[in-house]
Amino acid sequence: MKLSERKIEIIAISAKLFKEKGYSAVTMRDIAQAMDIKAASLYNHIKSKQEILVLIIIEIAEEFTNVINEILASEVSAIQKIEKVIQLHIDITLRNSDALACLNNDWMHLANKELTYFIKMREEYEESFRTIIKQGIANNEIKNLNIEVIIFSTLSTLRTLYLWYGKKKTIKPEVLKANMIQVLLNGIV
Amino acid sequence: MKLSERKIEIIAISAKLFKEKGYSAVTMRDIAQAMDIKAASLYNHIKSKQEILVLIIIEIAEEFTNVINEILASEVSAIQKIEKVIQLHIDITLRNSDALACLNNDWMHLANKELTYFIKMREEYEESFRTIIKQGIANNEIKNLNIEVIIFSTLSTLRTLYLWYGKKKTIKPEVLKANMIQVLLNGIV
DNA sequence: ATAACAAACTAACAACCGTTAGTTTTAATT
DNA sequence: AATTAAAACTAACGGTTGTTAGTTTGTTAT
Repeated sequence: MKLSERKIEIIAISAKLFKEKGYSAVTMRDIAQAMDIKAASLYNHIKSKQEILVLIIIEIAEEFTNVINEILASEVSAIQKIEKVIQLHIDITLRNSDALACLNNDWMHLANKELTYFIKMREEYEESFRTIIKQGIANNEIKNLNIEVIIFSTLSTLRTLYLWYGKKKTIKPEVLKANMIQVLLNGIV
Repeated sequence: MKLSERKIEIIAISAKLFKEKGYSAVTMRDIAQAMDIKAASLYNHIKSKQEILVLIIIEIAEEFTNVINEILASEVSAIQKIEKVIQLHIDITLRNSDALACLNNDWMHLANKELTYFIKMREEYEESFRTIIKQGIANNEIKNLNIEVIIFSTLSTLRTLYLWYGKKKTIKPEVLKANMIQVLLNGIV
């Protein structure tokens, strides 16, 4: 499925608006106005409001799924795998923070099979991350703390990176990555 | 301002619904149905949908503000202050996770003076936390890493605790606290 | 020039939104 | 039993929602 130029524009602008006010609070007329056309004209390019949401979220969710599967399969230490996961989140945040915000905040407004599909991917992602942490604990790379607390703390930081990057764009990506690894892996004390 | 029994019920049920679908996607008829009455009857108790949102968010925001000011003024080490902040977030999450979710996701739907007031409190909160971290770095309690990365990583974990606590209620609060301190302060490696 | 097509438009729809007005029911007080 | 107040109800309002139908405009290929 290849998307037309105009359709990509609609998706990008919608993601930006969804990030600011949330899917439900943004109307088709809002999206149209941001594109300087009338709401009805949007339907020459997209099937429904719901389709916009699907196109924003599913692509990124699949990228997360694909990359973490590659990381899981790679033959490096658990810590190096975690570093790759950190890199993954930073990459996507820098490339498409609007869509990422949308994925985080509006996934529950997906419907039917896309909702099921998304939830499945998210659960698998967490399970993959859990596997990495378990490996790390097993070979004494990672402290034997409560595994759920480790997973939650790390993922919640990575997932909400978009909230913070946008205000503080001064920091360079490679500096961000180095500091994130330090803070998440070695702590601040 | 004292709230009637019924009004408190409305706020609690609304917070729960807002947590699930977001403020904009929840209608007055949804709230009414959850209370087993008609939508118009809600207006015997509350002034508007907006008032519900304000009552949910502002009280908790003020509690965060008050407690962190106490922590800031207390004469203990920076690390002990951070531990108190962790305790604060765990306490509120356990007591009122629905309202906390609402504060995190729907604050932008506040209006006028309450929106301004909320943003002011949130900025002050972050500034207070920044002060604690700076103190810690100054007396070598905390590593000299990028201060914004430290603040962001810690706060994003604490702020989204509600997302995670709800599924994993098996873990006891004191165990959670101990592990959070370990993970956030000393890292996982 | 003309045909063809993409992409904009106007106008309107049925459904739903928050909210108000006026009325009836319920429960407590005299 | 009569009074009163709280809290529910029915009915409806003006505005907004996502979406459709039918039409016009602009561009490209013949």
